[in-house]
Amino acid sequence: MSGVRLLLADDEHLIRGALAALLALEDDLVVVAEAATGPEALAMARAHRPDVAVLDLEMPGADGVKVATSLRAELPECRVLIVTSHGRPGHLKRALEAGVRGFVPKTVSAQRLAEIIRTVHAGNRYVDPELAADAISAGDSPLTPREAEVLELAADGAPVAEIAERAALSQGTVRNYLSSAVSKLGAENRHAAVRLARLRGWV
Amino acid sequence: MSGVRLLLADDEHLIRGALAALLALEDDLVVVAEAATGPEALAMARAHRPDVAVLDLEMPGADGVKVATSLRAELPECRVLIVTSHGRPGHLKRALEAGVRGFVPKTVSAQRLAEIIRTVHAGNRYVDPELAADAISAGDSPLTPREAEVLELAADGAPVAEIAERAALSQGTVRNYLSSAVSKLGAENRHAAVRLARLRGWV
DNA sequence: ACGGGCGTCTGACATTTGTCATGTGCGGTG
DNA sequence: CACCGCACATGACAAATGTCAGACGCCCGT
Repeated sequence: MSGVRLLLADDEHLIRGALAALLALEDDLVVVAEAATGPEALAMARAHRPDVAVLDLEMPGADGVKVATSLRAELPECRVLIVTSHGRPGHLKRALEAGVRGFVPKTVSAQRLAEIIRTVHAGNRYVDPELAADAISAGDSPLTPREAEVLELAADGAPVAEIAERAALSQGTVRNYLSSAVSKLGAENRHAAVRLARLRGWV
Repeated sequence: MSGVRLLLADDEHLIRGALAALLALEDDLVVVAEAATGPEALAMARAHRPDVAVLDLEMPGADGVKVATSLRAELPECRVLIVTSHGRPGHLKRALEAGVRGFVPKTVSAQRLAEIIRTVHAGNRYVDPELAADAISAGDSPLTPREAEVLELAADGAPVAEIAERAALSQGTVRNYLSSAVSKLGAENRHAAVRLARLRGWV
């Protein structure tokens, strides 16, 4: 056999290149494509049909989870492994729901990553234990869909009037959602709530 | 001669390791130390006295610029090169003020980085042209020291009362600074102002 | 040395937000 | 069917925030 065929997607050349070089050292792994953005990753995957896609979570265009979702639909054979710098609990959950087979922080070593790639390729799942623990202890988002939506619109500091308009809701309703989101998150005000929700990957 | 002695500091094992491997391929470069945090980088530098320190801008403990400042004082011989994912204009300015000799985004290739390391080692400076252009077009911060200070305290969504206490100012004064910062930045409110200032590296 | 500009600071007032009580309708579950 | 939780909405009051006019001191240039 000719080895596991890999797609590497990360917006940072330096890292992608370095990673490609390191993984190429393992003689059962071969990098067949690289991409710097979400859409590019998708295009590359279609063109090269890799066995495993190693995706950065934060990329311009479409984040790793979105790419994974599309990939799941188009190339069900292709296993997806997500690599990330900032391990937000909510992201892990979303990723698993999108059919991602592996989720690891960038703090692992290259050897370890190679092993994990093999694990994932063999059809098993791998989730970093620490991230998993965080995700479990953080639990699910307590926010209702609407609360999350409104909170997201509030993320850039927009006034209530604007949020109301963009969400097609009355201002009173917006304040209500904001208020309940704030109390559910135990925040001081909506801006702190946005920060918290971001931190936990709930928005 | 035995090559340029390097210190590599980045909190992401994967990247640091990969980078070390790639740079080691260049036969005039040798990685003599690695670190995952700011303080660790400092300790490593003291112990190994590298010729060039390649520092990630965002690290736990102390950021690249702080480390560079300390390094400047303790090991003036050691050139500092900063590598970053998110190129905020203000950071570049702060870095140069701290005596940093090079500033590049992680989007460069490893070959390019190796060249830049040589450039810096030879005593020259190197700043990524795009980041430099951004920095120039963004210009200096229009904020007075107090405005910046107060804005920073407002960053996590704290109420005015708390900011006032932490800054030892009256609430009215705090509102004033916030207000003038907001208008200088052309923002809708202080939270949007915080976002903008962050974006431009002014806080 | 003097006046102007700027950074600093304050309290009062207008506006925006947050909170609360309350009500309607809808959809799923026991 | 009855119930419960959620989405959606209103109005009123309390609290936080934004805005304004003004005061003081410092430094810089004339």
